Order: sequence, then structure tokens, then C-alpha cells
Amino acid sequence: MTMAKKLITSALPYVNNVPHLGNIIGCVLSADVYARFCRSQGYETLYICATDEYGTATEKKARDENMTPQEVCDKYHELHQKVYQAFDIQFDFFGRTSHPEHIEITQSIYRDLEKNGYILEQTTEQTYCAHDQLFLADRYVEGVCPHCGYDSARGDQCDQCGKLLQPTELKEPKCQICGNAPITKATTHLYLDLPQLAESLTRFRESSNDQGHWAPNAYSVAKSWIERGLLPRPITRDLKWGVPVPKKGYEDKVFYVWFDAPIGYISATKRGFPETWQDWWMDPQNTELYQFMAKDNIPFHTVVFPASQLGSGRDWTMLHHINSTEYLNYENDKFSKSRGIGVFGTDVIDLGLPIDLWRFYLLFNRPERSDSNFSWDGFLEDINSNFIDNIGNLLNRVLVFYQKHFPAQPFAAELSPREQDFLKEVQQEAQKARQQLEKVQLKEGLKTILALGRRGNKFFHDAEPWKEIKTQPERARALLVALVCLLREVGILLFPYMPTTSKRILTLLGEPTATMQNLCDWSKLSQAVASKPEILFKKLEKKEIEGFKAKFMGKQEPSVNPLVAFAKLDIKVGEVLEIKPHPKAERLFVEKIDLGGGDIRTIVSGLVKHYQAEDLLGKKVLVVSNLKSAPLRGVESQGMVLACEKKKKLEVLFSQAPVGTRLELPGQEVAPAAEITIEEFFACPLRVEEFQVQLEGKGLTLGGSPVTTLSLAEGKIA
RNA sequence: GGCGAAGUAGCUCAGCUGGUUAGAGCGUACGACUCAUAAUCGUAAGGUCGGCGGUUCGACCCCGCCCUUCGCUACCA
Repeated sequence: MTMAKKLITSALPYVNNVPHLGNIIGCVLSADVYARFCRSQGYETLYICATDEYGTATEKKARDENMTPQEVCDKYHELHQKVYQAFDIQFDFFGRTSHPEHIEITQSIYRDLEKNGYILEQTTEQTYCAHDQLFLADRYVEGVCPHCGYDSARGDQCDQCGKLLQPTELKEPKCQICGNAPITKATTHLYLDLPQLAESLTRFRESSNDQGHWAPNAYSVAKSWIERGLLPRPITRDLKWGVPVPKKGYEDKVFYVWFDAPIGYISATKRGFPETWQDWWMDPQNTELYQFMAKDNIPFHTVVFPASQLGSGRDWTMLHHINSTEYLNYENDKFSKSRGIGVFGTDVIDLGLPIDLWRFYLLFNRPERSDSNFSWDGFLEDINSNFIDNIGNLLNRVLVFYQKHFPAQPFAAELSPREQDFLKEVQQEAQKARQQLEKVQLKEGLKTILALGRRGNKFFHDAEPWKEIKTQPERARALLVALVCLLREVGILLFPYMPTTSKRILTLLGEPTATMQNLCDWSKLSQAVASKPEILFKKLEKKEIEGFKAKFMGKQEPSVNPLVAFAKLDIKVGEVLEIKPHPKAERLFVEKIDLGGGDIRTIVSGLVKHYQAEDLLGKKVLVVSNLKSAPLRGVESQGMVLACEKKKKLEVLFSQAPVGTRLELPGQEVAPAAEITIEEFFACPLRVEEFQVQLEGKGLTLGGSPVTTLSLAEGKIA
């Protein structure tokens, strides 16, 4: 086995979010398991993480909470630390990017890049919106793609041909926020010349993957990024909260977060280990870098950060194995802080369950190949059946039985072929789990450990020691000793996953110091005496878990009552006075619609594919009249014409009722809001069933008569 | 509408570069055992591997089309 030093990192969590279970399993916990394995294995190991603190999001949060960005970061950094501590995450150092050390290293890497000619400086006519008074982010600029001529390519990428772009390349750029043509104010920015590094990046990707066996999703993402064609990437921004740019003329700018954040791994190491950090980061021959993260972070670790390293010309330790997970969902929904969906680190602390149970569940359900799903029912099942009934019970039944018949006696016995064969199997399985851990197959490794437990239970059952003890007590004793051997291996192997539980098991077996290094070395066991047996965990109770479930459902933002949502809508009959094609959009019409009482609106609708202009002219249609207006390709749309949609078919909701008639739900008071958002509109699940427009099965009316469709029997209203 | 990912037993998931009867755990049913946290052990039921075509001697795995779900995005509003 390789004796390389193991440098392990977990993706830097962004500071202003409370980490949820998905975040935790994705990076910090997975990396912790591997780091613990490596230490137990006797490898020289360093596990580094930090909070990522710079950027717009923090500035915004600071404004919202009326604090300085630094105060925001201080507060949340501490929160992160508390959560990770609760999860028994054992960092060798947990740093933060808003630290002088970080500034120094970021700047020095920048200087290297500049010295080596990988920095481009462009004083471009950068898109600046005079109206909104800000420089526009790439994607907020649109225009004509220089490659394929597509007329609304975004500033970062063209949707038609897929090429990566810069906003400056676009012909006829436009501000997407206000629709005005942005002023192209001269701003100077620094760019990392990725094209010049493309070849080395490809070489790096291939050789690193060959040696380190990247997670498949990481390899394919990296490949497609590079093969799509790389463009120079700006590494500075017009912001305040960030790493200052050490260059004249850049006093008002900072480095872009994506540039400085990965450098946080290095700076955190340097801060934690000022004397020895270079032994890790500047010793690629003897160091293997393992990086853990969720899938959204892949490009930065496989392309962007390696590019900075390669371009700096220094002999950095570079990515060896990338372990990128998919996402964990919560009860078939996405985790969402804003909607209050999910279990967050702070919740776990409050619930007060043994942390190893959380670790077990998360690792057992680790989203390795595809997204996986947290559910309270699954939580109960997995912990009770797969862990407690299996491992917990095996430990207990073995120790209780042994204690009863051989009190205070060491685990020594003459092993017969029956035990010897069994132990060979145990050895094989234990080695298998060890190798799976070595290869960072964390979920598989855990499953192997559970299989070991099942094997033990079967051995116990088949041998019937409760009978044997009466006739051949020494034979029964040998059996139990063999099972103690198995439990010892389980105890050792469990250490990376459930450190506290591992220690408890090994202590009960009288060998608390056993590690991965003496896996399957049973020589000390014959002197070991069991402690008084104790239950590892009592089983989770259905009632308790139901309680949690209810509590967390209650915390969620209540889903909007359809009737309440409907009450806010102001849907009226309007007559199409005028209709013409949108000047800049081939799929849109621009209509003038009379809603009665002199209220005449301009409304944009995407109906070109379904209707001719003359089919609609003069017709009366249903219109959402209190919808917040929105610019569509430069034309302000002051409402929305309703239609029924099913698959690719669409039918506009026409009406014979007088202009201005309001859509009603019999028996329901309506109190239209002055203005609603498009989200509020869609919160109301209007449908057509059997040619009838309805809400929750109740038909809607216009002046007392039902609203119907002609060709589409059912569909959604949009 | 565009791009991307995915669709394998009731549930959660494995199935590498195509090759005999498609796997595991949980759950369920029945049986066994009783040392143990009503735990354990055995047996069984259960899948047209989203659908339809195609390539092939042969496809869950390759190609095309379609359906569904999810994500991102848009000339959805």
C-alpha cells in the first residue's frame, strides 16, 4: 500500500447558510470518514476545511441584518463550527477566508500568474447599466451570439450553440434587468487565461484520474467543460468585500470569490500549520490530495483551481482523488432554508439524538451515484433494522451470554475448525471493508460491515450455544470468543463512520486502543476481559419519530391554500383591440386589451405557435389583471392572457361575457390584491377538467355561467 | 421552448467496456429458534430492467423516437 501523505479537504461551506443534512453528508462528513480512516490506518493525514466568506451574498446579508460583513462572517463561522463539532467532525484545522493569511496567499498566487503571463488585463467596454447603476453580471447581459448569430445569447454562454462567451463578445448587448441598452462603461478587469492552460489542464485531468480514480460525475463534468472550449475568466469584480487586488488601479476591486475560495484550502493549512504547511501543499511527490464536495462544485476543483495552480508555475500538490456526491433530498423535496424545508445542523443539535445515529443514517444513504432521499420513516427503519437489531443486538447477546457463563474470564479458548473457518471468512470480509474504505467507497464499506454483523448473527444462531453450553461449555466458549473477534473487527471498522460507538464497542471488548493497523490481529484478545455489557443504543420509537416528523412539517412554510391563493387573483374578461407580432421575438404577440372602465393594457403572450393574429383580434379572453408587469424582450407586459395547456396543445380561454366581468368561484369571497407576482399566480392550481375551468373540483363562473373550453378536455391553466 | 441528468422488485439502491435462470438490504407472508434491545435464523412471494422501434448471433447495458420526473435556462407570464 502506498505510504503517501493524505491531504484531505472538504468543500468550503459558504458562510451565511446554516448547513443542512445534505450539505453535511456532501462534504464535511464524507471527508471526515476518510480522514478518520486514514489516521486509523496510520497514514500521515491532514484534514482541512474553512468557511468561504467573501462575495456579494455576504455583503447583501450584512445589509439585511444591519451588520458589517465581518460581523456576519464572525457570527456564522462560529455557527458552522458548532454544528461540525456536534457531528464529531475532526478537522485538523478549520479556517476562514477572511483572514490576513488568506489575503497574502491569494495575492502571491495572483502575482505568480501575472509573472508567468497567464493574466490578461482588459479595459473593456464592460456592460454597465447607467439606469441600475451597476456593472452587470455576465448572465444579465444578452445579445447576438458572435458564433452562431443566435439573437439572445447570454453574456456567459450561448444557449443555441452552447459556446461559453464573455459579455463583451456579444453584438447588440442589452441589460436584462431593465431592458435598456447598457452603457459600456470602461472598467478594467483581470482575466485568467484559461485557453492558454487548456492543454495542461487536459493532461492534468487524464493523469490525475488515472491515478486517483475520480468520481465518474466529476470526470465527465470536467471533460465537457474543457472540451466545450475555455475562455479567459475574469478574476476580479467591482465589489468591496473580498481579497484586495495587489495592482495599481485596482484599489476599488477585489478578487472574484471563485478565484480566492479554493485557495482557502492552502491558506487555512498555512494558518493552522505555519511551519509545515509546505510539506503538504508543495510536496506533490509524496502527497495525495483528496477533495470532497457535492456535484455543484466540480468545475472549480477540476478546472478552475488547477488552472491557478498550474499557471502559478509552482510545484503544488494537486488534486488526486475527487469525491463528488449527488444531492440529498428531504422527504422527496429539496432542502430549502427559505421555505423551512429540511433538517439543519442546528436542528440536529436540538433534537439531541446520539450523533452517531445521524452519521450512520447519512453515510448509509450517501448519494453516491444518484440523488438520495432523507425520510423520517427511512431514518427509523435504517437505524433500527440495519444497525441496532443487527450490530447492537449481536454485541449485546454475545457479551451477555459470555458474562453469564464465564464471568470475569478473558476471551481465551481453544478454537475448533468451526471457529477457524469462520474467522477466515471474517478476515476476508473485514479486509474487503478496509479496502473499500481505502478506495473511498464509503457506502459500500458500511454495507460490508453490516454484512459482517449478519454473518455473526447467523453463526451464533446456527451453532446453538444455548444448548452447547449445557453439554460442552468449552466448545460454546470458543464459539463466543470467535464472535468477540468478529465484533472487534466491526468495532475497528466502524471507527470512521461512528467514532463514539466504535470506542464503546472496543472498550466493552477490553481492547479500546485497537485500530485499523491491527485489524484481524486477535493476539491481545485472549487477555482481554469484558466490561459489564451495556446496550449500545435503545431503539428509536415510532412515536418519537412521528413527533419529529410532525414538528418539522409544522416548521415548513404552510403550503398556500388554493382558495386563499384564488382570492388574491383578479381575473377579468378583456377584449383584444389590437394584436401584432412582437418586434423582437418570433414566438410572442403584443396585444392591446380592453378590460373595461377605460383600462387598456399592453400584454405580451407566447401564442404565435398556436394562433394567427386574426383568430384573436376582437375576441374576448380571460386576463389576469393584477399581475406585476414584467418586461418580455423589451416590451412591458401588464397582465397575462389565460390558456389551457395539455402536452403540446393549447387553447386560449375565450368568453362571451361582457368586458370587465370578473372570474368567480361560487361561494368564495374575493379580495384581489393590488399586485401579485407570477409565483402567487401559479400557487393557485387552476385546471380544466371535462371542458370546465375549475379549482379543486369546483367550477368557476363568469357572471353566473360556467367557463368552458372547446377542444381541450383537460389541462393546466397558464 | 432549449440544454443536462435520471427512470431496475412495495421502499432505498447495486448492476464495469452488451453474453447462460437481473441482484442486495429493508418491508411483507409463512416457518424455526429462544442467548439477546419482541432481537435472530430459514423459506417464499414480488420486476415485460419507463414505452416503441432499430443495430447485433445475443441488450437493462449501443442507436433513434416517445412518455414521465428533476435540475438549469428561455421569446412561459
